Amino acid sequence: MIRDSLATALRAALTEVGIEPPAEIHLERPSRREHGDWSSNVAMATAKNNGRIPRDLAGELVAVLNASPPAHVERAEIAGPGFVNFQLRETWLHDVLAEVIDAGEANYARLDIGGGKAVNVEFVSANPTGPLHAGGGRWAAFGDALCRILERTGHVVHREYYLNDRGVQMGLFGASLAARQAGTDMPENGYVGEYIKEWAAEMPADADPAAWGYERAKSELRESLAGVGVEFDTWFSEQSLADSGAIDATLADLRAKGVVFEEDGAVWLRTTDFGDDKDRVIVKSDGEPTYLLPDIAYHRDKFARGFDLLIDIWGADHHGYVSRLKAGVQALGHAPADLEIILGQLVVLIKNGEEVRLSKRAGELVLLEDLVASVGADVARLTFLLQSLDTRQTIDLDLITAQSNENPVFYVQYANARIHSIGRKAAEAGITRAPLPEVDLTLLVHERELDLLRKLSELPEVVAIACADRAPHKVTTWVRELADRFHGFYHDCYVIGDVPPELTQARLWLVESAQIGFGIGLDLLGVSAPEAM
RNA sequence: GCCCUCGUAGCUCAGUGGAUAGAGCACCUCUCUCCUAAAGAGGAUGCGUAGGUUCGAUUCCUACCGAGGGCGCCA
Repeated sequence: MIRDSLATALRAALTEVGIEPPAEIHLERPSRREHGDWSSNVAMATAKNNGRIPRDLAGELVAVLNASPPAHVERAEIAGPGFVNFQLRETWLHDVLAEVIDAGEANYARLDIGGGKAVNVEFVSANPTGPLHAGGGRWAAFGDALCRILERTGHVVHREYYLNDRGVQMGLFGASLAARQAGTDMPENGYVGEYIKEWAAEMPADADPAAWGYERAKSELRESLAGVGVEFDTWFSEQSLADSGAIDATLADLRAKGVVFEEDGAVWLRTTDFGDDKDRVIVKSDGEPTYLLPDIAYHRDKFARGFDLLIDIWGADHHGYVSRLKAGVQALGHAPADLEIILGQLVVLIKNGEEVRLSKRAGELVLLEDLVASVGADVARLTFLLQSLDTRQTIDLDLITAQSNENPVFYVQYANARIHSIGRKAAEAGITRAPLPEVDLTLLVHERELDLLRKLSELPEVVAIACADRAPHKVTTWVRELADRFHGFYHDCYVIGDVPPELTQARLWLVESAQIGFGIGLDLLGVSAPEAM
């Protein structure tokens, strides 16, 4: 790869001018073309500690580099306060094209960051007491995209959904169904959503309301998640922890570790030993466990199933819970880094110009399946993946419906459709692609062609960063940029038609490489790549 | 009061410590006898405030201002 060869050349040059090369040679792509194709700040970064002046050092480096330029390098230049900029020949991009084609959709930008590490990703995990509301789509889209990114970067991923199927909420849910069916008074804090009426009407008279409702909710959840293309490997029942004795065993483990004490008739976990700001009750004075104990037992179970890393994706409303769960897991002897909790800001839904409250227990509910029904799975998913999980996402349901044809997903899909259109035209004209080695890629010198290749060359780095930052939206941004480059190319550079046959051949391969790029990018996001629109 | 996230263009948002901060939408112009005009080209405005670290800060740190969320022997 070009980046490695430039770094190697810079190391050698540094050594030659008497400076110990740093462990990391920083190379970046300047935002402005006149600053070269690649740029390094090594001169500025190392000058001070070596008693040199940045610009002078850069000058020395440039002289060394230009004396015997690395592959593809036209020349090195000094710029600004001491950047070393590399102007490359177009051949480096032709190499990128060949690399993309050789690796193909299966292997281009496939990285081995994870080294086969087994990762359990738990997400959504909405209570099985009703359908999934539209805001929950954010966790579904994010979680699944993150899983796809982890898979592409060498992790073995397990998708898991945790069902809180025991305790107060389930009882309340069952009682609400029963009351609605019998026409009696709702329990205090009962579930009053519209779906309760519908489900109560469906429920057989002899059914156990809680048990029936649980199954009903579970299949509802499964269906609406499948509707956005998300499927889980495991639906884990909290009740099963109680049934198997795992909760008691976890308590015994914690006792054995000496991190438990009793006070005021309750059992406490000394989470302050692990960075929490106060200790937490795990068994109430009435003998019932708090929410925390089964949760620790659940994570204990996940570790026991052999995962190297657990990732939980939670809404920011659970922020206060992070330190106590992490403490609980550490109390069992796991390293802090073995449990990663990703917090995301909640989605705000706007309907008729007003914020819709997202509560199953309150009246109005906007369902994920309704959102998907009105805009489609692709628009829904990409919309959720447009921005960082750290920012609050506002979705105006009237706007997203009315303007779904302005959604960026169509911009990207249209580019992909145009690729297929070119393929169809080529087939009609009886043009077939010659084998790559027989094609002269050096004919690709148009700025639009080169821009497209530059963007493609970024994909491996984008995937690596998206993985490291747990940030699928970086892939979204890249795919949109790729679409931008492709539309520009499509507009200015005809593939079929009034162009020399050799150029048609080179461009057909360029188009193929773009298709590989879209294929990878959209697959990572879980968005479909239609052949026609 | 304490903790977390955010504050970038009129709006919605990108922006791995780099050079002149970018997209989309909206607004105004152009461009289809030729691979899909769901496209392309051109046009204005911006890093909440004040300090600090750094050769260099939208990015890191501190304080303040503003928005959202969280601080139970609830789940």
